[in-house]
Amino acid sequence: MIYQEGESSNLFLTVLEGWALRFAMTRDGRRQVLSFLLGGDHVALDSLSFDRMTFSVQAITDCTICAVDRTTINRLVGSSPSALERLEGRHRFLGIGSQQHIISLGRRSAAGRIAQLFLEMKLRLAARGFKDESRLPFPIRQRDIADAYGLTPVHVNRVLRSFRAEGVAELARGTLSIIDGKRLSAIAGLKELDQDITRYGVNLSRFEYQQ
Amino acid sequence: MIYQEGESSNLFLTVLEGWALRFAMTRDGRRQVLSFLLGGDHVALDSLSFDRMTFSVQAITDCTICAVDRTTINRLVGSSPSALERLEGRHRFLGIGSQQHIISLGRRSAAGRIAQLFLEMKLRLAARGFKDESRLPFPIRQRDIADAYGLTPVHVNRVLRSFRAEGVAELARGTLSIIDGKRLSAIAGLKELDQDITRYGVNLSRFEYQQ
DNA sequence: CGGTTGGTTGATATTATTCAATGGTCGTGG
DNA sequence: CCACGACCATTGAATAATATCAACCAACCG
Repeated sequence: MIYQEGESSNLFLTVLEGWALRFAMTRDGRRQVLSFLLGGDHVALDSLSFDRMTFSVQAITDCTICAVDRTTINRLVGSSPSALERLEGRHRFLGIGSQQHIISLGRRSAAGRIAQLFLEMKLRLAARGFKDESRLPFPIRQRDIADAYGLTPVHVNRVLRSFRAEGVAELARGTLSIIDGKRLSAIAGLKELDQDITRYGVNLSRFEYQQ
Repeated sequence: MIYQEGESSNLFLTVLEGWALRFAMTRDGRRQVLSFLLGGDHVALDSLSFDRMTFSVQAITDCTICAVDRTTINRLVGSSPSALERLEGRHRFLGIGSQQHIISLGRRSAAGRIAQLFLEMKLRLAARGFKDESRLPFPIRQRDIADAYGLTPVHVNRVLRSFRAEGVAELARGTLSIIDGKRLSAIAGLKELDQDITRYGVNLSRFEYQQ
């Protein structure tokens, strides 16, 4: 557990290596995964101005986390207009991510949501150097996918089985193979524009990571 | 139609009066409502740094909109640290709004989603001076609710009918009556913390509006 | 080994959708 | 003033999507 909802902290966190997820709990104890975090992703921009978040963060695999005091970052942002510009860009990127998540939850079928997740991850992983679509690292459990997309682990399993049976994609023992990207894209029902924007956001993220 | 997805614009828009909604279209022509906008709400912070948004904005009732050139706002933010602070606060507020929306879509039943919408609107309207819970202005159509919460207009209608039959809330001819707020809250299944945060965000919004 | 965690499967129940039709309200033009 | 069309809201019956419950399996780890 990297951060607990409501906990006070002055640290600005960034995942350097490994996989993590951001989530919230409902009163009745169910979990809603808000986003998945990969190497280079900031845990939360909120922490630049606030010391308590409204969500928790948990590691999926072993992680190395970079923690910087938030005043240090704020000094940088306050003094450099280009840093402010980049910060705004980052906010926008996160906003687009939530927007895609809302569209998935609101208007896509279970299969469409999982297809969209695979395609998003393909892009994010490609930006991190994993180009081979038939062997992508994917340590996210079926339970996590279910909690991210408002489904049951059982139903996620059935969709994955159907992907396997139809020769669309295969997820097993922590590695994802995208077999028929075109079909996957059709199942997700993405507009071209969305694809571009996602890629743009990913590249932006990568850019800041390298600095 | 106030703004169309992809359109180029240098204006920073704020709703002064009336109701509007932010939405995206899927490739197959369905609509996902991303949020509802009331008087005092900014249409998008994105427009401070980018001239093309990834969503459209449409009026629900007649609206009066405040449009400011974005360079004007940016000069203000760049020159005043407190303005930057407020901008961050606003970003956070929007983020919490999306987060609640994701939780609704992912983990609440149809009745829970609509109950949550009613409670959220109760707070936002109270911050704007509408204190009488039995007579809240509510021009949002059943179709809009359906598109916001991933439901069918038909199903929204059935949930509303059940609310009416159970004496929980009544929505008719553009006015909402909250009859049993406690029951409504139980149906929504809100954590106390979430209530506080929503209220905080609303007050923040109101604060900036008055300036 | 044995325990734990995550994945798989089948039968059944619930929730929400789809399709199709009816009714109500409001503005508008004849 | 009436008739018409447009746009919502409402309702019923049939169907599809997803959840629930209850097992069982397989891999991994100490």
